[in-house]
Amino acid sequence: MTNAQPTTLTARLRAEILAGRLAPGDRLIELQLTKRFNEGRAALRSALVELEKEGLVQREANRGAVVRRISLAEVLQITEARCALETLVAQHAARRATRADRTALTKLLTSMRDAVSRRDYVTYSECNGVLHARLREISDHRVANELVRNLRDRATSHQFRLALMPGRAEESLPQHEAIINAVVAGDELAAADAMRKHLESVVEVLQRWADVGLPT
Amino acid sequence: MTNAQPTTLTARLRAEILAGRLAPGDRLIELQLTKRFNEGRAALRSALVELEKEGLVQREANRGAVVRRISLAEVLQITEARCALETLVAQHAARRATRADRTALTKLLTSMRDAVSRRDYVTYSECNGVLHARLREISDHRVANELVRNLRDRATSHQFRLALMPGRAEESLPQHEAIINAVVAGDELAAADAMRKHLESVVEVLQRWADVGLPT
DNA sequence: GTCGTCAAGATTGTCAACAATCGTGACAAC
DNA sequence: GTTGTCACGATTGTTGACAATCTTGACGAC
Repeated sequence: MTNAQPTTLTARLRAEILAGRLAPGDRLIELQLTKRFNEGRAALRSALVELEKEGLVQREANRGAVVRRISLAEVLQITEARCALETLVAQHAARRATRADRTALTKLLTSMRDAVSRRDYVTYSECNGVLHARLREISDHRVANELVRNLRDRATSHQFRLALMPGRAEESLPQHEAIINAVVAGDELAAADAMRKHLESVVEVLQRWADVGLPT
Repeated sequence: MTNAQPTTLTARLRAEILAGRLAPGDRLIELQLTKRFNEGRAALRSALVELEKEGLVQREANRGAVVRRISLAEVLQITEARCALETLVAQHAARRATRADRTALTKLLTSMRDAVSRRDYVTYSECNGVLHARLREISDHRVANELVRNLRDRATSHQFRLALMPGRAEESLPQHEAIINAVVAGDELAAADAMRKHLESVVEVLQRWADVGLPT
């Protein structure tokens, strides 16, 4: 909701996919996209290659590209990987947080508590996003951040549902509290543990869905 | 040492970089590579885009591509990320290992013990590679495996030194024992712990180098 | 009715030429 | 000596046309 228009073609195409305007399974025909974006075929080709590496697009030789369909099983793997990497991010954030970072985080925590007490789950979900983003910034771990960003993108199509699940906010709030407290305290191990537990609970939710046999 | 010639152009270019035949800092001029590989410029372009996403190549608009220079600091981050992901891999391997997998792993362990007792550190290092590869296979965790493969490639130029460091084999052997035992026992948490400890020790070695101020 | 063959259309893959851009060195002004 | 300007060479970026490939549907043989 706070996105200025991206600049590069790859970014624009990615945005279209993440926004669902290009849905999983849709064919990505170079000539069509050429018109849609007012760009040459070569540039488009490049963008498709990039997005294939990001896992958002699937290409087959001489058969063209489609927006990749991502199974729930894959979302589960993606979330597991994210869990592993964000744990690392949290650990580094705890190590590197400055005084200013700490106050900002505690402030964010009260915002989250307020939102939950008001049952305002939309802003709670937004704060959630801000928290994770903030931790990534603080951690200054470029390698992990890049990977997490990509994994996040890949799973977005299945992610939004979780935010507003009934009871989910009340369940995750204490987990977020634990993470923030640990980071503010500068306790690396505790931060890593808290983040791991938090994301493992997300994995569990997904796993339950997978077992029940929800959407493919 | 066991590589058949790769098929795709991207793979060939990657192989050249990993083998050091194209060294960090070398310029990758499209026309030159065109002749070297007998491929069109378009195909080459594609390959360069891919390798940029893999972090092996750096491209700047209108200025061309070079083989990326990777600092020790970045190798450290890469190894940390690998640690996080391989921990996940080990956990899954422990969950999924079949009877055949277990016997193969225990067999591999005795090979490693033998190699160390013979002070044959080259084959020990090879076994080490086989072990990690085998665990990836067993885990069947495509997302993590893909990421690990890429991280491994990125760090290769700095990795080889560690294998033959004096005393390193004797230090890592018990760690590998712990990993294999846990996987064979099917104990997920123990496997994860063992792998984490193992790779954290690698991180520590790198960190010591970084503090001492080794090559950039 | 089923299967194989073949032609047509759609789409990607490739190529060569041209345009745009950047770095470099020469040269002159001060 | 330093600095500014300019033209040139090297390299990437882009475009359009053509070749190669796959898909689809029709047609006919059995």
